[in-house]
Amino acid sequence: MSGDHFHNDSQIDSGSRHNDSHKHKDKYKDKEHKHKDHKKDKEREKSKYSNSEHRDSLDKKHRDKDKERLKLKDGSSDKQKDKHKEKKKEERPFDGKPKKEKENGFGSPFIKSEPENDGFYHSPKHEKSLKRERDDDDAEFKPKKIKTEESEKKAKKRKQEDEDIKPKKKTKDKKGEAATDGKKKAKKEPEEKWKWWEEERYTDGVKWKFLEHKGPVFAPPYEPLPSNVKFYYDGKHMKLSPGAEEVATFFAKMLDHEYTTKDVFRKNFFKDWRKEMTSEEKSKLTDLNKCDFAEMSEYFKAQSEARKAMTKEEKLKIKEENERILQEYGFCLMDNHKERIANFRIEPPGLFRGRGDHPKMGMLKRRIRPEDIIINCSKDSKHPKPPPGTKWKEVRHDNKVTWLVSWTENIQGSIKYIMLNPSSRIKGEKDWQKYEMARKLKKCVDRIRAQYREDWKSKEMRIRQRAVALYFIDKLALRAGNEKEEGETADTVGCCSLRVEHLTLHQEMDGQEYVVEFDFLGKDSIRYYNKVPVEKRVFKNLQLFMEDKEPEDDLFDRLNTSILNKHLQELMDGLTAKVFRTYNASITLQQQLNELTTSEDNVPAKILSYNRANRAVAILCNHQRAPPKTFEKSMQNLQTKIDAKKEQLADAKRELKSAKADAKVRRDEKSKKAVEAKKKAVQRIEEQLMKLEVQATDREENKQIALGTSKLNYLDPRISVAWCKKFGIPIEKIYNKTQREKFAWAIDMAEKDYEF
DNA sequence: GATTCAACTTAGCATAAAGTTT
DNA sequence: AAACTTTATGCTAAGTTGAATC
Repeated sequence: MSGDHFHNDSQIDSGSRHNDSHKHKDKYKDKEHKHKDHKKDKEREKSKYSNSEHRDSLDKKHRDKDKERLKLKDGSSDKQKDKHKEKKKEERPFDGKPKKEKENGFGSPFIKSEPENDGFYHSPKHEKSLKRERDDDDAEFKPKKIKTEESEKKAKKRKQEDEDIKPKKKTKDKKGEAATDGKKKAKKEPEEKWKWWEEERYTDGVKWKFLEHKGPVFAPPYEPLPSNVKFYYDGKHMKLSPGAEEVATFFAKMLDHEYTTKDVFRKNFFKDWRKEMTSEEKSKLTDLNKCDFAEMSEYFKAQSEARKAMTKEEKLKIKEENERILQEYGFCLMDNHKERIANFRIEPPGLFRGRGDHPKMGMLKRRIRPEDIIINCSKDSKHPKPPPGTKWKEVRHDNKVTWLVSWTENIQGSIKYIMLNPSSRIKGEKDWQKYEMARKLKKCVDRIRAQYREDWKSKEMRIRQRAVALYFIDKLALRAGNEKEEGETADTVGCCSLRVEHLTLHQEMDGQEYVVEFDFLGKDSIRYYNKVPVEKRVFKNLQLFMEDKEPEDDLFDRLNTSILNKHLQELMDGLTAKVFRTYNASITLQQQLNELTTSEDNVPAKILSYNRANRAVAILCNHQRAPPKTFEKSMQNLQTKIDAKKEQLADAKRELKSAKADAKVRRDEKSKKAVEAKKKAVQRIEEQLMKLEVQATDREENKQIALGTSKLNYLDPRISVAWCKKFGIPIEKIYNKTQREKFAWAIDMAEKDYEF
């Protein structure tokens, strides 16, 4: 039961626990309700294993499964093995230190494709921005030139293009040509992929020299309901004003969601809805419970049905229109390269739904207008124009930031941005740099660990707290844990904001000494539950920190993220709390891959090993997901398939047997051949069966673990690339198309011997 | 030092698209 | 080709971090 771990608390009279100095004094009252109705949590908690238990059981499972595993030899991957060419390429290290800029390096390759004749990319001046200075003082940072024939050719080409840059027109025409043949299809693939990772990076905070884009795509305007779709108040039909009607439709669309039944949601919604009402409506509509949105709700359901039932042609038309918008607004020109924008559409209005128990759920998320929008672009670019009759809030030219468009959102008052896709240079460089920072930590993590162990003994409380917190961050991959403003967000914590109530100390538990039981809601209100044996000294320190405190007091009362990060900065240049997560995730993947991969395995078995390694990381980082709604059924289906395959195998074996017997009697060529054929069939079926079984195992183990987040954000992609190369696994089995785009740099540069 | 702000990364879920089965 | 399942993508909330301001 989800509320279980709070039940002690809820029995205590909240009124008696007030303490003036407590930030959290009022939390108590609703504690027992916390997450009671959070379906996903319920599901998650149903599986009773703790993190640590899970880790163990995962290990064990692997061992067991390995024993059972069919011993089929690697027979399906040869093709791939032969494929990869032995490029010799050195990596260019990246320690995150900006280098001095020097005048006159060689410029970026002038490669881009251009949507023809829209006048978009015809900026007059950007050529001058071409030259990304390189620095020559630090040999380490030079893009190493690659000596294979292929790359040599490319380098030459690049140089040539460089020279071509001066006469603007020439280059441009080239581009136009390149794009022309791709007019109909979306497969404008003629241009070479730009290898930004072979170029110099900017220094001193400049993010770009030229930026041109078309601005955002606004949400479509509200379309009033047809008059036959009615709204009723207290049983009586009532025609709403357009403003009030729009907000009402937001609610109607969510009617099937459980949260429309929550008090907070309804209260917030109704309050904001009333703001949009005419004064007449305001005086009439005083009770949300008397509002009947059923017809609206039905109408929207019918609409979505109708959308599904559209003819192919209609669907195609929509698809084409979307493609057109993408081509027009989905790209920008940054420093002579056409780059994909991540989120060029402005968030449409609607009702805010935060994660977990969010105090602002149900509030109205305003429609964003051009007047709210700040545009960021080059002075000398063609500025995006606001829709007719409107103005931008501001147009600025700040090349120290990466965003193209921003606006302030009305729920929390935070700023939202339009930025580039992960495949872009600007995101990729940063990502690469992140992993280089984690590798740097690898080099000195022993020293840092020795240091914080030493600090556990410090006579200063703040130092001890800092050291224990750091230990948690390192060992358990906890997040830093900034403090949050109460009442503004859901009550979630990270390391520095842990409260006494989130830990239970067990002198002894299940035969282990000094066990700490963690139970708290982390980012996105995902529950972190883990029982961890810790060192005696840590345990004693925790007892000390918890002494004389109320459950709702901070565990680390002399610590916050700022103090912690300042300390980390002193230990290693560029070190922050989140680097530990990246480091521990990546190193775990590498270790697990080494441990779990067996060269003799076939491709599916190796991929299972990869997924298990990935899973170990996801568990470490507590990346959970709600079990898919159709999980049980899908497991069943798979089992049915497996059973059928087993049948088929038995049949095939029988046939083989009789063919053998037959061949023994007849002793002719024909029957011998028949035996061979049957053997092959058996083999094929065995392999298929094995593949299915592996799939089933993988799926089962993955029931409530999300692999995507770690794969995308924590695992140095070069580890995966190297692993693929080493074991002849096609990269497509590990990374899908988008992921390959994001990690193009790693795929290009990592060799099979790459070590994190 | 605390607080606020800005910029950017990380996160899970809903839904669209793609793939598979009937 | 419809129905169903699985995977990929889009969306946007929720974190972290460092700088600016109080």
